Amino acid sequence: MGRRSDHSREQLEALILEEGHRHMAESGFAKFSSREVAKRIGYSVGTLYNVFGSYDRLIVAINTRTFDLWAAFLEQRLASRPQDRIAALVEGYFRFASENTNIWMAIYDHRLPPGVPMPDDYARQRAGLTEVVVREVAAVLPPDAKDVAPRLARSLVATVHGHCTFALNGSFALLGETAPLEMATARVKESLRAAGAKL
Amino acid sequence: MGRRSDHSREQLEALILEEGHRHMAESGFAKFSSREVAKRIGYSVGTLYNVFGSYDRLIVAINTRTFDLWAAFLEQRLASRPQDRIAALVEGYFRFASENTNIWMAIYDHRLPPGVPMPDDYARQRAGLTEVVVREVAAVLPPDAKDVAPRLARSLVATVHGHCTFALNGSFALLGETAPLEMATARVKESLRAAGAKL
DNA sequence: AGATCAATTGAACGCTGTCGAATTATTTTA
DNA sequence: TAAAATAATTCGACAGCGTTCAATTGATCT
Repeated sequence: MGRRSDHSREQLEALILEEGHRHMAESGFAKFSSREVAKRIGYSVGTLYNVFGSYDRLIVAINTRTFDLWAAFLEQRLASRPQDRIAALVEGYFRFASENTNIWMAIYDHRLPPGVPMPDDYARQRAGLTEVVVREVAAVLPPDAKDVAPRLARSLVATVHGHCTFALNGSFALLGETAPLEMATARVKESLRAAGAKL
Repeated sequence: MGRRSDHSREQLEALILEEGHRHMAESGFAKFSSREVAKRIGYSVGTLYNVFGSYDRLIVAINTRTFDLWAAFLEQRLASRPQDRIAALVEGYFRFASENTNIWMAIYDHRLPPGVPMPDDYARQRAGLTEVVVREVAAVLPPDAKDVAPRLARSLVATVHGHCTFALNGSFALLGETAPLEMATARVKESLRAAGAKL
């Protein structure tokens, strides 16, 4: 069993987060358990509560970590100089989701109790993902339309998100759709062209 | 406690479904409990298992019922002769979701274990919702493009779904977006115009 | 009326999140 | 250095969950 001097509070927090993230990746949101995380790191459940305060806050921390990985994943794919950066973004969204189904779905499986707001640090961290998209959308819009980039980007993320969700949860398969990625990319490009982008 | 002669098997199934649906509407997926449903109808948990076989199948039944209500809701709104039927569909999607948040979200909160397919009756029933959209999309496309209606309709449902999800789970609010419905409608109309529809 | 049969229950199992009292280890004080 | 104060950690309890199955109950048939 873990003893006080084994880890500092920061180490403990990092340890829980890392093992929690791993457990979420392996088991998914429905089977995730804080007791199991505690068991794996050799501490008792109570210690997780000391560090994170509640189950909800632990999940929020784990899911925010996923946002970080996701944004880094997109940036890395963009850095490899794809010929079509917009298509690369849509593909990156899909690929991250399908290669990390459990942790990706956990983001949307979890809901804070009504009235409890997302802690500010976490909110800011999560916004990083959208900022990448805003930047790329702005880059492709004509100069006189750049001010619509933030709203349009958010909307296009929602568009891709809907397609990705249906692809991964089986809705598309049930309806006979076999090429969700192509569909999502087509919708995004239509909207960008409608806003004046040349693609 | 319920006794054998109180209800036939069909009545029992209907009773569980009705009370289960009500409980889901009141409590949401995370707090839903088959034991609670049993308590409310005055039977023991075992009886629910006799009738539905498993927790998963009960949830699938409840969620399929929601699809029925949802499709009926859309048809009813279309029947009131809106001047813009496409906008009415998008609005109907949003309105049903926000007026029935818990049962709507439960559809996407629940996942069958990997490898377990959706029973065929349920799959067919659920497809009814998409058929409404396919019909309306086809009606607005030019004759030579009608064959793309099924795929385009599925894709547009995904688009609207993404916007609706972000609206209800707070993602849009976090990013400063205040008019998700308008955004969704704009995206749908852009795609329909790109396919040759006159709107 | 007695035997058969199926529906229903009730208790058990192992799991969960949550909480607070008891315990342990560290730090401070005398 | 020994004792007291403080903080971290554990432990046990609680109420709830899904699931299973032997025992019981009510209805049906002979």
